[in-house]
Amino acid sequence: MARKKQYNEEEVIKKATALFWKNGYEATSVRMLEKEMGINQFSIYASFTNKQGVFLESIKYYKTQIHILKEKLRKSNNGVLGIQQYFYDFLEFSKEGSLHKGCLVTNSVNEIKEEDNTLIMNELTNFANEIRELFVSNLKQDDSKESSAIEKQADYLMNSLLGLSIASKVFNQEQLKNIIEVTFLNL
Amino acid sequence: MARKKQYNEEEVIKKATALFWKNGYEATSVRMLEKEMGINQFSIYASFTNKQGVFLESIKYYKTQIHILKEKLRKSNNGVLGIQQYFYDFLEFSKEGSLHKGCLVTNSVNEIKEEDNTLIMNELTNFANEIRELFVSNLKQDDSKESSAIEKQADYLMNSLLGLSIASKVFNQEQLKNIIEVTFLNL
DNA sequence: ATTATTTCTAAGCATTCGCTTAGTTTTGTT
DNA sequence: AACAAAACTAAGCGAATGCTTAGAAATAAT
Repeated sequence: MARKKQYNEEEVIKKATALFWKNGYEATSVRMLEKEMGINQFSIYASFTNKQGVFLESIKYYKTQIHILKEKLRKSNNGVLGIQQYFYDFLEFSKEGSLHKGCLVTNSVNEIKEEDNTLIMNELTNFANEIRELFVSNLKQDDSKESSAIEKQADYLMNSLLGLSIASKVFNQEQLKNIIEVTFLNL
Repeated sequence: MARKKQYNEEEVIKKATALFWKNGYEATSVRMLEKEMGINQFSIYASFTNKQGVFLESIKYYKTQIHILKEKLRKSNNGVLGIQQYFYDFLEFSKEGSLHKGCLVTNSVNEIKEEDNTLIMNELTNFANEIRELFVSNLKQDDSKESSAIEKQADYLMNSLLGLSIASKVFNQEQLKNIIEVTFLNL
């Protein structure tokens, strides 16, 4: 009854995600999105309402990508070691050539101010909590750990992971490896 | 021979710093600076050349503020404990009411892309290295540590500190305390 | 083939961006 | 008092921002 879309929404979001990941939210203009996604501004607004809509879909897509790493962690049954592997997997995941882009979500937390974008901020805190819960359940695999210690260690690990998101942009591969090594020494 | 400036440059930079710290570089417009600094755009450009100039002066001012914390660390003679105190001091320093603003420098590293602002990026990496060196010299106060371990631990501590800069925006006071506690358990 | 519906292109909207400039006011020197 | 130099005010510059709209092109049902 009508014309067909000449683009696949998931495909263009995939391209938008790469752009947001590399440049951040504010620094990515709708004109840049238009160019990278290969579709007109009209189509962008028709499919995703506005720039924030594109970003939220990008976060969704980013989540599906990191879901693979999370599933690997969930299925791992070797406690702390599984978490350590997740750290390495994340570094590999966030690398594009020799460039580390950090974590799209962490980058965004740093950029977006809660008061002026509660919607996005909620998406982001949920994302972080999901990973934290995976850490908790893996830490519980060690029966000798008390539950109060587990909560502390989960926060500690999240802090290290947040740090890595920035550190990966500044430190070299050897240093990053050392950081992860030392991080897991006392768990 | 000419009219006097009706403002003190350090005072207006102090106000600019607060604005950059709260909003980030890009999200702080010259109009906002004008309002917060209490001087006209003409005066801003006359005194600091451009927006980047205001930011670089803000970084300078920020450094003088954090210099106090650094001097305390430098004078401390209790190795790892002194570094741990620096972590707490930083958290207190970055707090405004109940709001954590993170580290101005860390926030900026996350926002500014190296390729399009090498000048700022150099300022930032220097800043980070200075703190790292303080960590190294404090770690050396423990004679039992090997120098290779010290370098690794310095990177590890910088990673935790970078993490705290973000984590402080998301986690509560109790969690932050726990994070620092666990971070220093195995040093 | 006609028609209705959706997607496309491309121009343009108001607003904000960093920055400049014309012109006035203040100041110290002569 | 006359002048020169710097600092002020306020308007405005071109470019970029997010977003909208008018109209042409394509598609499916009738």
